[in-house]
Amino acid sequence: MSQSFTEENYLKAIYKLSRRSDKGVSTNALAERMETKASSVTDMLKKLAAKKLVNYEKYQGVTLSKKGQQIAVDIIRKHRLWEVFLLEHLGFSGEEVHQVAEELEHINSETLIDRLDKFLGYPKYDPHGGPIPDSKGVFPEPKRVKLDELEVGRKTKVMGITEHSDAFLSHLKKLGLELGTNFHLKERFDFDRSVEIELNGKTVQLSYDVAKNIFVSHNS
Amino acid sequence: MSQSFTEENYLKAIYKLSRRSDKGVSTNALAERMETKASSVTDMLKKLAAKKLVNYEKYQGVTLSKKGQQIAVDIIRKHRLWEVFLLEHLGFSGEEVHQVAEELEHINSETLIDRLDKFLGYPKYDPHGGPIPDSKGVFPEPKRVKLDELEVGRKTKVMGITEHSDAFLSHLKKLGLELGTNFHLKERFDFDRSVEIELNGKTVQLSYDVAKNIFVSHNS
DNA sequence: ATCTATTTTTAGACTTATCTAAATATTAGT
DNA sequence: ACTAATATTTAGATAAGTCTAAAAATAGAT
Repeated sequence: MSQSFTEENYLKAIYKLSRRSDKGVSTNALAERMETKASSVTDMLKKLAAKKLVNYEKYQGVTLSKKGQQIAVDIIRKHRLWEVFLLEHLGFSGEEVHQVAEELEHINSETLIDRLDKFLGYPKYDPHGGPIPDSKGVFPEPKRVKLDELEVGRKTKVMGITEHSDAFLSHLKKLGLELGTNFHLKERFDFDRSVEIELNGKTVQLSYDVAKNIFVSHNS
Repeated sequence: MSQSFTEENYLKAIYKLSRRSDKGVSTNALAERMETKASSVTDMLKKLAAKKLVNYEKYQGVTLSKKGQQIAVDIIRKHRLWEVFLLEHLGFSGEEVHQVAEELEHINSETLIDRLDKFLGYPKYDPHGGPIPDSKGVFPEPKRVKLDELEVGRKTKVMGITEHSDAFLSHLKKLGLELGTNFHLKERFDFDRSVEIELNGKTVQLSYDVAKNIFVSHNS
């Protein structure tokens, strides 16, 4: 069975919205995410339910079926692999990436995506730190952690960020932090959860708001 | 203005069918190419005409407008650039390439395609010898060479002739060779410099006197 | 427990791209 | 030039995805 782009986008949206609340996803939440009307969502949910891609009961919200989840995860795999390609090989940066990957993720060829995966060296994380599931839909063990959770004393490395505003990016740049930058976590101050790190011999302070948006490696 | 995938495919089909007959393209030819019905084609032609992408008059066939041609050429650019990527970087071969490129060609991002072009080293021809137009829609000058100098094994095309006698012209006609005819150079016989070519499934012998008077494409 | 506000669904309509079947125009053969 | 064959267009229907407006269900406040 095959899905339209629209159906795939609904499945992906349901997947993402399900992550942070193990209740079913509400029609309105989905409508907002999809930038459409609640009535349109209801129509689509009926269609997806008929295809057994979601579990849907009137007024009760929706969850993904096994099949629906597989499809959603596969789209995420494609999206993230394309992001790696765009960022690491085509020199994309910032916002453009996401927009283009949104289109590329719907290209429908197992061969293509497996070869792309190989070309990229079987990456386990995208440049924003998002884990990339393998061709069977299995996510890698996360051996990354947000900087606000790392133990004091560790030597570590920037693996990704979870905030992509220009303001944040330029702030990081000024601090000397970018993807792959190695540094040492010296101290954490409990009263505001800010941290002190050392990179390239310089000591730098990072607020909690900065630290919580930085993924760092947690090697063993 | 923006086009749907379907509209883009129609424009591309009209472009391709226009290449081989400078009359307008017939509804039926288009229907066959698009694997659809003539009535559907008529509907679409009206739509494209309303958008000023084609010149269409009832029963008179269709041609591309300037705008329509730009779009068609841009799709061909994208298609061929993706083919280069798939073949040279992802290790694709043969038929799969075309199918996947058919999907990729509709991805809609100037930035993406310009960066891909750069990544690939601004190729002028795809791996099948198809010329790749630049970002302004300009095709590269086709390099020409006399058939007696072409390397054995090449797929090529008649680009011109240097002898214009009736005798020569009618000889070519009988052999099935005319301007634009595609063929494959199978073998060259050293003792008389004659060549063996294959066109439309037929194997044909050409003497050196014939071969030296035919310009063929040499898409390096 | 009831009434109100919110959420969700239904009903009916629109658009895009398609189809079949019937009508009309063009072309070719004599 | 006329008819037969072919090509093309029209008319009316269908399916996907969307919308607005109205009805129905659920949740919240007292």
